[in-house]
Amino acid sequence: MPRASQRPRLVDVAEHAAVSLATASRALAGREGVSTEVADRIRQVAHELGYVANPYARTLASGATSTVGLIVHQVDDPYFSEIAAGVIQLASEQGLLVQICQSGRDPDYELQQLRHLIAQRVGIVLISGSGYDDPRMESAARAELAAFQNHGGRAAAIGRHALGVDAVLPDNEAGGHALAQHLMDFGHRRIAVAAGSAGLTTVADRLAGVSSALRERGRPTTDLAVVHTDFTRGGGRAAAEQILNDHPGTTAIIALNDVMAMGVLSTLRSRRVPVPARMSVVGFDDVSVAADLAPSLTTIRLPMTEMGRTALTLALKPRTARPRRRPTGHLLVVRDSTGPAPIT
Amino acid sequence: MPRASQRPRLVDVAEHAAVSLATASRALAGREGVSTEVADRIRQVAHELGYVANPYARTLASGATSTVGLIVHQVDDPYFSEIAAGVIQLASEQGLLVQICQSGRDPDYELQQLRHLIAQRVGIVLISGSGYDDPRMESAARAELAAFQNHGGRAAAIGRHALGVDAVLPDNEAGGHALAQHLMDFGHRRIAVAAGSAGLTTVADRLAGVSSALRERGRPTTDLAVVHTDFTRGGGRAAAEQILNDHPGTTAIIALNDVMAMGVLSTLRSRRVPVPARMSVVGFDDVSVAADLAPSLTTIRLPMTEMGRTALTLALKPRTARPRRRPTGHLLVVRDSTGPAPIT
DNA sequence: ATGAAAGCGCTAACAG
DNA sequence: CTGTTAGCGCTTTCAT
Repeated sequence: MPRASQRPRLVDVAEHAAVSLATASRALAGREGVSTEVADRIRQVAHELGYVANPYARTLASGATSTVGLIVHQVDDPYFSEIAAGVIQLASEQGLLVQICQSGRDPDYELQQLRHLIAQRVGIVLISGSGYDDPRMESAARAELAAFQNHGGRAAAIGRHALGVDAVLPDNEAGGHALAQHLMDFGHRRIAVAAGSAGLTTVADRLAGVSSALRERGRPTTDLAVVHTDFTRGGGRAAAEQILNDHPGTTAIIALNDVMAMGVLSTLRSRRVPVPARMSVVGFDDVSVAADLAPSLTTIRLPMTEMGRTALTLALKPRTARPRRRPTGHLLVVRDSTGPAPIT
Repeated sequence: MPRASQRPRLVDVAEHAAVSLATASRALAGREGVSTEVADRIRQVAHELGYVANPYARTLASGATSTVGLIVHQVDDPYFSEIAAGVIQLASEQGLLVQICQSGRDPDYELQQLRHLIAQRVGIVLISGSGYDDPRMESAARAELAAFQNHGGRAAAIGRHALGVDAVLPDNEAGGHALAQHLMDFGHRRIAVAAGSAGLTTVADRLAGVSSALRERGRPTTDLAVVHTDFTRGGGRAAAEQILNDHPGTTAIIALNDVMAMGVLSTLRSRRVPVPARMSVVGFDDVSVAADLAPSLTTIRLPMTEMGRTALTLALKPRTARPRRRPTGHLLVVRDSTGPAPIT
């Protein structure tokens, strides 16, 4: 096999500049202890030679990595692809490389990916996507991350609070609350929730917001039908079927994310239930296609791309005694999928 | 600073197994020259110790990398996120890590990303997204990739044929042809094309297919209005505006990708042009939301996820004398956005 | 079949 | 301010 690289090495730069390895290294790293003239000359030579440091050698020698590992559930889910876009943008601005992994929404596999990333000696780990109610599911990841950070690594989470690392936290509860209020303002009384898998913290939090809004207005819990299915388009379809069959009085469906809302709309369309005339529908996240669905989707906007950037920003800062938390804020975006409750 | 890793090293495994470094290395790499018993014992010990090789040391010593660099235009464009999903899936199955970069549809920046990736010593480079008509834009990338491969790297492209590397090639021309035929079968005569930036090979190829279909049926080129805007949703919106204003007789719009089609539908909706009663619309790619738009979109299905897998598969095989080409095939998916031409 | 030893290219003490 | 040198952890001849 041919040598993987015939590229100039630091020695080459040093020789051409007639200095030692150490000096060359210092100059290029921008560390002090080199006279400005010499440093400039070295940089000049390096540039002429097209020298780029070998990151493997550098990492091996210094122990410091410049790559960030990102774990998402599915890159082709728009929620995650927008987050990833933000992470990659900022990473690129900082000269960092991003290694991306998919957990496929499987906590065990996610743990495996996390271990793999750490074993690969990434310097930063970013983990996104809902956490799990069951503390056992999280504790292994938590331990892994703690050990990682104790060895000098940095980590941040997006959308999960139980990992013991810095976190960007979407306004799940407040968003759920706002959605329920919006629907009640339109006079809806029989509201159903197309919820993702029970056991996901994101689902629990958003649902809690919905419930509290109902409670505030003195609505009986029986007004709220909650159907748990997958946190995906298919799950949305299934939930809608079940709602139409089991809760025929329903006039509004809250899907706990936009992807589920797309499934809900799909079912309603094939069942010829007019939206919003006969049934209002809301989603959560405001993925970019939400505005292009028909009817366009009323939803809670989360700044996904920015969330990705924020997470990396947190991880780039030194660790603090107790993990930082950055709430995202949220915005109710009213579009065409919601309207007054039909008169019965 | 604490040592970046307190992880077991190969020496530790070797000591515990009472063998030399060399033997341990061979056994774990599955190379021959180690008796089965000894090899098994070593693997056993490694497992117990939770040993994972340090990829930096490994790469430095061997020159062979196990990471693949992937360049996409935008991860949050569904076309690319589906491709990325395929690449990441297969990479993960193969124990490879994926470093992902966004070029932002800028050829210069793309070149820069490519160089960065190569400088980072990735073993494989995958580059996706349309190429450029202007051969000067491509030649630099082409040279870079050639040098990379001559030094033992491997590369593959998705959707571009002029890079001198193995390529997965979508059926752009045939797809364009099929779309035009489909519309003509519905009796449409005045067809407009919402095309992406002139200068993109993907645009040129798809357009060529459309034109050839018209020519085959003896239609004058004047029946075809081509509007070049960005290859994005916004571009689709703009193109639709322009078509409605400048070519009022149009009864069908061919958007050269689904994202543009979404923009077109959006404009038609706000202009209250009924689809397909007054205007038929088709897209290209069949991104997963295409079926959820309203009306659901008639389009050409491309197997994006599989294309990602195929590209990596090609790159994992040894290089051949002349670059391989893998056409993708295509499928016309007829949905609700197309119908008979309105009677005038 | 196994071991000893020489690097891979770079950083980081330690000297001067 | 600059140079020398000892590794980082692994692979890979070359011996045995």
